[in-house]
Amino acid sequence: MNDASPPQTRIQREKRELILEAALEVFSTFGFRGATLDQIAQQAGISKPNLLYYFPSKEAIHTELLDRLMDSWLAPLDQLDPAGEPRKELRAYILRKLEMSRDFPRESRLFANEIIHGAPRSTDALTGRVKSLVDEKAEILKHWMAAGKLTKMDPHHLIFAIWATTQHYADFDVQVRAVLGRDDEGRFHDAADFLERLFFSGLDPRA
Amino acid sequence: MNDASPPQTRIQREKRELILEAALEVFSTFGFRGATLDQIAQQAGISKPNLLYYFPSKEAIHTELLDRLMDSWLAPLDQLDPAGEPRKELRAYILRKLEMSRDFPRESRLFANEIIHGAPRSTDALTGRVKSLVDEKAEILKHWMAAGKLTKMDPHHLIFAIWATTQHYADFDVQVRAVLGRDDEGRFHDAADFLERLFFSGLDPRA
DNA sequence: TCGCCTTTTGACCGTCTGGTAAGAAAACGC
DNA sequence: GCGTTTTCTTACCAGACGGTCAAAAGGCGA
Repeated sequence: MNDASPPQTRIQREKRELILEAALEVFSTFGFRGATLDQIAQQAGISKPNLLYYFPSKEAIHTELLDRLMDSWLAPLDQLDPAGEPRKELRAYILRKLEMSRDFPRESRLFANEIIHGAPRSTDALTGRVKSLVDEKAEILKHWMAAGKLTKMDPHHLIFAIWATTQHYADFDVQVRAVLGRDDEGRFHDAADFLERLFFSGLDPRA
Repeated sequence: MNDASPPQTRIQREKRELILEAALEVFSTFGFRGATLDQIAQQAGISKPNLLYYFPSKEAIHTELLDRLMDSWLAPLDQLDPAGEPRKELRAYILRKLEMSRDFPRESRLFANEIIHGAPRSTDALTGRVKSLVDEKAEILKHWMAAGKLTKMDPHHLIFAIWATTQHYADFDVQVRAVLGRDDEGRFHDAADFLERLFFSGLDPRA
């Protein structure tokens, strides 16, 4: 009966969460076009019209999911502390991102799917929030490099490399598992070791 | 009238190529479910029934595309020469992969899309051709590391890191462009510089 | 128990989509 | 030029999909 801001009864809050959880599962597996409302409703254990009682459209569910996702997805980068010790900060950032790939692979895949298809529903966020935050943190990296705390390299591309290598373990999980052999349960641990070595030492042996 | 191996008249060969080219464009942009036969037919400049005269189904087009893709996609890794100079070989591999992301982004996205969605049409290839080749090349990397030519690190994860960082520039192109600022034409050049520095020196400054 | 508001459902609709049928139009061998 | 095969088109279909509607069911205060 009321409108925007906190429009929720207890049941509405619960059901919306239930639906978003189900939608995350289905969207991350089949993509936006590939997912159907029937699938999401079934996953949530409710009927399709009931689902549409809580969200006006398929698109609305997807959008809400992306909106919420964006915050938690940027959080690790946001935590990069300009006052901290450079190498320690970066190591922590890389590990946090890797942990997110391990613990929230569906979120990662949802996001990856959106970007691969040209970000039709989140271009604004990319040129806005994402770009601002990356620019801000790139500046910090630049200062650290100028101060001789890190090897000089393009800070934007460094952030891309951290995203790419860590999210790879969520987005391309089937491939990683296929190549490593089916039941490699230690892959995230190995990845953590590897990434630390790669990012901080590189391949050139002289130490 | 005849059957399998070289079943083609000149027109059939040409039209099939035309269709595959159109399908690559559409599939890589919208994904398998997101693409429609009408779209592909229109892109190819023919009618939908005519398209289905050359391919039995939507799935058949996609499968053929993936099959062809796989070879060229693995080619750079295949060229890694066990007899070559380790750092030179790896540098060449990284650059070749980056060039492929620059020159064939549609192919990269098609592949990424397939993997993200759980590789429903190419699991065999992953556990077969891909795994074999990666295992073989990982062995080479291991020897190089044992011989002190490269820093010791997990060779499988090293290959993943090369895939992730280079393909990122094709698969996440919109994001890269959004973050760097719209018309960054030098991004592939910068990426090449950056990746060389990252992979060979790492972030720890001591040289 | 009654009345009111919220929640849920079954039936339905228009559109889109992959795919088919049947015949017209080219292309080609002779 | 003619008959045959290949190529292409118009019309169509059955199922799936996003979404609507009216009414039933449930929750809850008085």
